[in-house]
Amino acid sequence: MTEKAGKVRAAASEIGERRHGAACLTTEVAKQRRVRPLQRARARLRRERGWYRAGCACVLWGRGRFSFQGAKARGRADEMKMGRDGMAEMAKAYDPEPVEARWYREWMRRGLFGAEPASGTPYCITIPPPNITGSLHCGHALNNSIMDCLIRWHRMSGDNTLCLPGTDHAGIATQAVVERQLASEGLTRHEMGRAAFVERCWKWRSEYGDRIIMQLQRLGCSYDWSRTRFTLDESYVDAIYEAFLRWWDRGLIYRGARVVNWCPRCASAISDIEVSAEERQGHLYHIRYPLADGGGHVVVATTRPETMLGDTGVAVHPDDERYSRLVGASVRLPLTDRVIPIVADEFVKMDFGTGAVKVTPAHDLDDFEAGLRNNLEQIKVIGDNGTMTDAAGERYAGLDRFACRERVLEDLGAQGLLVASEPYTVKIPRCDRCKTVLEPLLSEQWFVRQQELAGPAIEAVESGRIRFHPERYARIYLDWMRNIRDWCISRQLWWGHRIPVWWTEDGRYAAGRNVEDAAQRLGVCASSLRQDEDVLDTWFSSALWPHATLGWPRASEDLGFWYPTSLLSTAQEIIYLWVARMIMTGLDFVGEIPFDDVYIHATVLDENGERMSKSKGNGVDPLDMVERYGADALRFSLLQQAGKNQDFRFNEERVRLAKAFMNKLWNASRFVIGTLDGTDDDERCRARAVLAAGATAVEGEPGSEPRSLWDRWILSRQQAAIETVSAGLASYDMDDAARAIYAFVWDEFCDWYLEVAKIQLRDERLARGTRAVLVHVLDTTLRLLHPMVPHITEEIWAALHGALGSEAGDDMTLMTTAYPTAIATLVSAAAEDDAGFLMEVVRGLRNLRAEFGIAPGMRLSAQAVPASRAQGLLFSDNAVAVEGLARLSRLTIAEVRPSTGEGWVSVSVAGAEAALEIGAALDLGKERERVAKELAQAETERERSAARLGNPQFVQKAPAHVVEKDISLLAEHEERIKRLRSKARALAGD
RNA sequence: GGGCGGUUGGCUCAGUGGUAGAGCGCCUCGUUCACACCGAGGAGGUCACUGGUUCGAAUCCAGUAUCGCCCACCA
Repeated sequence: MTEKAGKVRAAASEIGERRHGAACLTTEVAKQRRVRPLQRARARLRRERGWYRAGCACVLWGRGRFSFQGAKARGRADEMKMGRDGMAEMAKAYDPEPVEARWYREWMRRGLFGAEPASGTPYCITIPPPNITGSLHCGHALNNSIMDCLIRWHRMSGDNTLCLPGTDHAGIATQAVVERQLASEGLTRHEMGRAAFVERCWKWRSEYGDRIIMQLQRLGCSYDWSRTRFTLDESYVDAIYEAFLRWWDRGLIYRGARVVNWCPRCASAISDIEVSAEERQGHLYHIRYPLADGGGHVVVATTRPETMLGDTGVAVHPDDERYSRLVGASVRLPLTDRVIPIVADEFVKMDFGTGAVKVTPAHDLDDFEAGLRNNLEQIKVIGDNGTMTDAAGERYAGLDRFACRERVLEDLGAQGLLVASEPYTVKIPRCDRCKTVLEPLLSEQWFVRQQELAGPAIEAVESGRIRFHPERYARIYLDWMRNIRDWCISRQLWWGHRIPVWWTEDGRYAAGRNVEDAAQRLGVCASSLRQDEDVLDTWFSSALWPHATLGWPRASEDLGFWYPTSLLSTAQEIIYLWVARMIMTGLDFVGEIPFDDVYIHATVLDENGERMSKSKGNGVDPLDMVERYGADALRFSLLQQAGKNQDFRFNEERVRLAKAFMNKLWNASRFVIGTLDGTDDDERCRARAVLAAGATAVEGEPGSEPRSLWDRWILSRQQAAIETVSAGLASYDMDDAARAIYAFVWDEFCDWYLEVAKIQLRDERLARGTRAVLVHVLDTTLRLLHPMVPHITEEIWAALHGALGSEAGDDMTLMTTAYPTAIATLVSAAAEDDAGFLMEVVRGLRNLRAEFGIAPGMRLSAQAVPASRAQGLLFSDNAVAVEGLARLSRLTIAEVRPSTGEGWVSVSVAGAEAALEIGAALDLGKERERVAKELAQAETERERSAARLGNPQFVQKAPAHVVEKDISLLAEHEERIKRLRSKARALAGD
């Protein structure tokens, strides 16, 4: 026995129901043995203990024995087999694993993901390239479900569709993981040297770089893998150097000494937007700086006392009268031997702290700028590795910055210069990548001027050429763009694109395509040049993604055909880092926007509404979900939640439900396909013709069969579903689309039409027509669903073709057929109205049955509907009507006959009444109660309508249809109340 | 400090002016050939709060509370 089976047994034992199985027992037996409580207990355990989370299908069988069915074993046993006659033999329960693997291989084998830039309407997505360090996380799973859904939808809709995938070298991230790997071997990159380290990174890439690609394939993504790009590919590097040189030649790239965000662990500058601030409880220290002339002191406030060692001035506001006489004077900087000036500068806030600020130009951006304005010295007291430099003084040099803080506080305290320390909330900037506390640090970096590039990028969004979805993100983008600051593009890393600038020995430099080019520009010999040590920010390469992957700077056919691309779908956290920059580079280099639409998808949170992160360990591995529930179920559950929302909680339950939906679809299809068994060649041939012609075929079907009300109803409802789904996909409301198709399949097709079909199939006159409708509706449903859940739909579609003996089936795939469009002639308000009425009748009867506990064998007469509606609407004759009503309401009904009025148990339905003659079986007390309740409700509703209609304002101002509705409601209520009152009287008389 | 999003039945979420919805969970019932990963029925909500606009507000406006996200150089 496996460990899991043991768990099942142990848990079942705990709930005291060891002896009983559930699934194989009849309800009666189950009741006797109290199995229902077991089922509930099992469900509870499943929730509480997370059995299914462990990948365990927990099935308890009867006969006093337990057996465990692992997903794999079940899959093998149930895999679909094709019978000799080509009829599909579909397993009772859908098992995604073999199906998904088989179809993905098949699509690949047939080369269906590729595209050629030839003719047609172009549709293109270049996917956000995942990091080569990565493995699929929930954000990827969501985004790629969305993109693949849209890609497949456009492909089926006839667009010339390309989805171009790729991966990102991810400078800092990859370097960090490789360094970690080295550390575990007791090595550092410095010991290895640059060349060997880069070699090692390439090795990492070849081992792990494509892992995420395989994971995307597991998800079912239909991307053109033959065009897969990597940001360090040779041709991609060409694009990067081309971009760099063009900007260089226009003077947009410059070198400068600035205070930048420095990550001591990465030993590199990082850009402002790669900083994440974290609030912490800290202190605000008040420190006394004695005046140099000995006549008093100034008190400054700071949260970072260790930086005082690098102070080169104290600033006060020019209007601050408290200090005006001190401006121009000097203070003696404690713990050092320096005398520094007091200056006036408007950046000081008079009402904060003491109104006097210590100025540390080398370690604070504000202070840096204030320092420039006031000619203050820049003294770097914290080094690149986060320890104090020699400039900090002998007593502090070499100390870690945090240790130094403690020592400075001690020393100040000892000298009586620490005036106060109050609790204070401080913002601690951390490195997005490694979470190390950042150090603002003066250093020489390369920058790109942004002002000039931002203008057109702002215009493109303002003018609506690029549209954000949801729209609110356009403003966020614009606000940032309008206040854009120069972009620090250099990183002190080894893994990445080395900056194409070469230096002479005497400190001159120039950019070039290569060293010779640079040498020529500098007019020196190439051998004397040294290339800049820094690499480019990873986002520099990503910024070129849409056009560079399509072949830029070459004027490639791909670029000509698919650029501008159609859509960028990404996470909101990289609007600035990536989206904004792609827009700038696209406009600047290609002269055209990079994409028409930007869709910002929701952030996936954990079950408690918190962000998923590795450090918190609350991440959900999408591949686990794929293994347990299938890729289709995962995709569908994510799409159900992919609308215009900012975030949503990941809920495994929803994946399970999506899997149940897959199973429902599977079994409904199994039924439909089963009905084709025994049909003649002529009928199959016609059904095949319908499928081959696609969605438009039904109406033109030659010599079409008689259509029942229900046939017309389901066809009409399907058109509505098609409309909603298409509209949802078109407006990036995937949630609406998913909901609509879910409701159509489950609530309408399965719950009603299939049940009706069972009856119609027994009527010779309706059987053929019913089968045609079943096949058509199923086929259309599969097409409609395919973009969301490609594998299962493809599998069922193949089975459908197999059942129809389609010879063409071998070469055809669902993914290459046409997407359904709504057919106006199939829409029938009358059918929807009539069917809606009958559904209400049936629901009423079911309700009676449940309320009164009518036993299945009890013979009843039903007088259901007005003759006008019953005849030819419900079913073609009385015998079928009896069966239909009986079956749909799950009652044994002997006959259906016209109403005679009194003495019946009634179901009130809008505009009519259905009734059951139950006679002695009826508990009159219960019925009295029920009628009274219904009467009370009807009266309340009547009052509500009456009150509205009694209000002249309402009648005058509300739209006509609203008033009319109330008028007809009122009449209905009156009628109903009359009936109920007479019934109540009759019951009271008994 | 600024901006944005959320707050709807026990849970997860739909619902942008006309009598509150779904799924799960809960309660009752169900052995027939699509499906127990199922079917039928039921209970359960004064839509965070306050005010306003309107004949009518979950929905629009203003404010409050609360949770979350993004941005920001108050040491």
